[in-house]
Amino acid sequence: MSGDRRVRRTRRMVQEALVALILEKGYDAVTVTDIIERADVGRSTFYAHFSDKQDVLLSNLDQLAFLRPAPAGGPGEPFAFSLPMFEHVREQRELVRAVLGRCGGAMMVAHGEKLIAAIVRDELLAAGARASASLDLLVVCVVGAYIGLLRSWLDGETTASPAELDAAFRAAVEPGVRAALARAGGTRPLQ
Amino acid sequence: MSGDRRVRRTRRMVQEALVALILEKGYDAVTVTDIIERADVGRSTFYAHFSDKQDVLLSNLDQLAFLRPAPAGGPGEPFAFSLPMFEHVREQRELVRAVLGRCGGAMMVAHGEKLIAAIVRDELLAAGARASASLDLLVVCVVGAYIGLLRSWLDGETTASPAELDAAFRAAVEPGVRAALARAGGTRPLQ
DNA sequence: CCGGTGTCGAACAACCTGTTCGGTTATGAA
DNA sequence: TTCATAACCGAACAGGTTGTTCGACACCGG
Repeated sequence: MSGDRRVRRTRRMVQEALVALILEKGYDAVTVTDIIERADVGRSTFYAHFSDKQDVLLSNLDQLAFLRPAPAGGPGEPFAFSLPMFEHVREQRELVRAVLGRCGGAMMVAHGEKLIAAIVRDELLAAGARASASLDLLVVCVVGAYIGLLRSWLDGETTASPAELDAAFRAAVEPGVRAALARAGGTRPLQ
Repeated sequence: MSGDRRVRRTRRMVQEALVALILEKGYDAVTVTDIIERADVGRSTFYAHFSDKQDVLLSNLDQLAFLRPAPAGGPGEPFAFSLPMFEHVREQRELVRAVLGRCGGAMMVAHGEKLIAAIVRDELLAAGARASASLDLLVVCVVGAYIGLLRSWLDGETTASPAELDAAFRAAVEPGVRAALARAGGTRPLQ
């Protein structure tokens, strides 16, 4: 394992403390002082490892590697990322909720939106859509629906299973996407 | 006109100052000190009128009455609120952008989401949908798409016109909604 | 004109941030 | 085991923000 044991311990303590505090009070309300008290870490030690609160959250981003570059497999399933992502989120529920939930930082949410938007856009292009302004608007709608579902779930507004969420997402979005592809794409029909 | 002229003046100055500052620096970065300097208002005066930053924004909410209770007119147009709302937003662009844009406060966005969600839900029920968990998920998707479009537009990521945005929204969402209504509602077909 | 009300601005305590620095402790290598 | 080193502690600090108080002053409406 790389590095000093103390370093790993300190970083882990701080990261876990922040996640726990966000879930308790919301991102904005958490102070650095809160974090170092909860993590039982010296003030100077905190700043030796992280530049600020947000940096701690960013350092956790590796574990959020549920953004795997799409399981390939050609243009098979329409929104192949959907179900696996819901399931990964369920596994790391705490962390994701702290980062993407309505109590999380707006910056992190924007980051997540961009990631999902890139995936959706690539999928639509692979499915035969042509790059255009109207495609971008479609992508915004699809991502908005997905993120909305995700946050609603993380915030406990629904108790649906990943499979049900996936189904709701597809039911809401697929018909519109198919129509758009049929209209502009033509060649390669989705699915 | 109700009240002292000084009061109206002070309140207006503060509200305008906050909007301007949010557009410059983003909601989080604006401090009360910033506001009173920009508004040229005494510190104690500020706290005599508002309890804090967020209170100022909430006081502006009246002007955001573009949430008119749907122009009635029976189950005519599917998402009747869409185009008028985009147009109202264009008129009050500055204020709405400060409140709902990605630089605005998360709390305000959540508030706006709830308003739109209520409208969408009522419309779907009026169109014959049955209240259920899956309807709520559909509402979340529709609202997510709409808010996504709205914020993307407010943040200057697209230069589309209200009519184009409305068209994109309908194109993305209507097919899925029609399918859902046909499946569960049955009786009163949309449109 | 005058009483009431709004405003000013300074000062305040309390809190948070990010940095510094000397002393202490644990770690990994020899 | 020994030991140099790297990490940690914690107090203290300057700078900034918040929300409140208070006396002096200015303005408004009757």
